[in-house]
Amino acid sequence: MSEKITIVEIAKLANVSIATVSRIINNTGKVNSEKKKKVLELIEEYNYKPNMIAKALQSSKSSTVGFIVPHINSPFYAQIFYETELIAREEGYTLILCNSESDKRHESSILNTLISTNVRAIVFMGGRLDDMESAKKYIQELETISKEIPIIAGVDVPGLECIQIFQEQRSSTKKLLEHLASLGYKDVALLGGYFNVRTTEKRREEILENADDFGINIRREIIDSDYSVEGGNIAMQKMLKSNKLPQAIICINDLVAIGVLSEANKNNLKVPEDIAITGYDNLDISRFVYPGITTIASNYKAYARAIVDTIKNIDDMDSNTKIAIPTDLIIRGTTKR
Amino acid sequence: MSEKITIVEIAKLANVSIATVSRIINNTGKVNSEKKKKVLELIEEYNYKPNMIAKALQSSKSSTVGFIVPHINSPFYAQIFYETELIAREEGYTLILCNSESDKRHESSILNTLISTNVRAIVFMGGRLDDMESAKKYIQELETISKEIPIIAGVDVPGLECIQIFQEQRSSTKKLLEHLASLGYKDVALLGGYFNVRTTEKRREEILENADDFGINIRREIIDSDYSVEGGNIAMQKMLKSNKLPQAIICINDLVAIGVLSEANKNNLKVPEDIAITGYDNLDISRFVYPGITTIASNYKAYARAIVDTIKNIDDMDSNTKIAIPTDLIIRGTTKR
DNA sequence: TTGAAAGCGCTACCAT
DNA sequence: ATGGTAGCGCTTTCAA
Repeated sequence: MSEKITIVEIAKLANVSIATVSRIINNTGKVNSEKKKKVLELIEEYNYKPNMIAKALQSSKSSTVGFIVPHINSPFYAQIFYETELIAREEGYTLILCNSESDKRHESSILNTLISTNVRAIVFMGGRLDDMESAKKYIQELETISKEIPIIAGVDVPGLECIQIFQEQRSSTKKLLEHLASLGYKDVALLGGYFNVRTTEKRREEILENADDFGINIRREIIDSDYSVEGGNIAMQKMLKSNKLPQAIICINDLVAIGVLSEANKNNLKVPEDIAITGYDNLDISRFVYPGITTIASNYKAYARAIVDTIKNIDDMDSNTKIAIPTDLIIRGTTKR
Repeated sequence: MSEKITIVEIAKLANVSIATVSRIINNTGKVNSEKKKKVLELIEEYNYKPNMIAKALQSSKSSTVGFIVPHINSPFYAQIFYETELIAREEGYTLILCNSESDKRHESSILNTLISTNVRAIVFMGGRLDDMESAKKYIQELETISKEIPIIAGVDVPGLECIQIFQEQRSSTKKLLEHLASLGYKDVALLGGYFNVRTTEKRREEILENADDFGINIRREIIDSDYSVEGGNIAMQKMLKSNKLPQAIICINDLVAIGVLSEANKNNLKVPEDIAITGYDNLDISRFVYPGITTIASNYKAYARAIVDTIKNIDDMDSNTKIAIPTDLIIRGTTKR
């Protein structure tokens, strides 16, 4: 290990004070341009890099942000994180990524770690936040933490006082229903997702509230599942046992839709002729399976942008701020050839 | 923001010295059990958490590790990171995840940031490391950095002096060839991946070197592609234009295999009857598409374990250590009903 | 315009 | 067994 060079050495070599070097590095205060030039050269020559740890300690303000997702191997979260990291880094932030497993023990261990690490903010996606049965106690816990460290929630949780960034899907839902109706799909089933998951219930509500307007009948029985391809497989197997297949299935997300699609393939059902399928999220892969998945698309870049902008201005923001990111309907082969 | 409590306050409240509190927290040195009890109570009561930033500054040894992948929205990397993060956190490490985009500018900005953040080590997956055309200059750069911060490379790069953890695929490759041969697939094509990518070339070599032993003819023309489902779509379209389809296609990874599969579906080819398909990686999704993808499976948990163990012992490890993680052949519907 | 020096919260060495 | 304190690398008053 070669010795790391510090601001002290640079100052010494340049025959100036540490304070001056600091001013030059951070562009704060006037400095003689001769000295400035000299110092900058030295910094270049010795490849000096300010120690962010020391900086963070002294200013008690780090540029590190905690990012908590249920599991990063879920493509939806991977995509959000991907976009967020790129923008965040551009803005000088560094992201610590943690998998909560939607589990209380994991979560509190993560929270402790992040607090200890003095992160600038914590972005909190899904998991227990999304669980409607999470006790009030949980919300209080979060609010307590958010007194110390700003929390950005990726879910719309009524009653939680912290900044919330989530997706607006109502208008896309209407477009989807209109689209289905226009193709004559009037007998529609909902499939996938757990009960008591906020975002899931919200999607179901939005569909239920608007279906009538388009003359669509939503089947009362909802087959639930987890949010994976396998979940889609299994749920579809159940559905296939029912007396009469619906004309179309609105799946809780694209992974489930893919599971339903492959199960349909396996059973020699033609999509969309025998049955139409839709999803949510617009994952990368959804364009490339055959047929492509019709979906309510997340705007990942906009979402990421909103997160990073929020982090930048976090100290000046009202802790009740809610930001809704618009979505789009994308039509592909699972509904229309 | 409530004021953060520090070791000083705890010491004061307990009527002991800071040093004593420190000893209690870190279990270093003997302490009167009365005092210990008192301090522990105070810590509990005030919810005190040691400031890792200060700790890191003073010991110049943080428990934060940099993790660089080309893009985390690629399921392979997402899976590796996922497993690694879980184990790492258990061992007290915190992971900063960065997307290099396989791009030089991104990479050096990341490296600078990570160095500034005083990370304990840097785990480096894919990207330019995997590029055989990366100049020697690049390797030197990395070696320079690894003098300051230990680097763990996720690729076998001959000539690079740093710890390397990668997959051993030769034996699985033989099993795959044996499997294909046993089903009578003797006319086999290779599809997907770029030239000059180390891991890709290695896979191809391993296949080429062993095919004869099983009486398999590997077609000379390799259709290359990127590593995505879309890449598989496009490559398969090209292949469909050739005079005669092979009996089986070995794809460079599962995503490409899925792309090939969906393109086959689109063209009413039956898999595996009309054409067999295999991949690498064993992604989650590969089990659940229909038919399931026969694949050379990564052992993600073992890989993650190796990474974390390496981080733990990094100071005592020979910088030339190479660790090969075994793989397995998993047979599914794309080769055999 | 510049520099000296006081911390930021913690660990570890040296005394006692 | 315990406490005092130097110092990790940096920013930021306060004086000059």
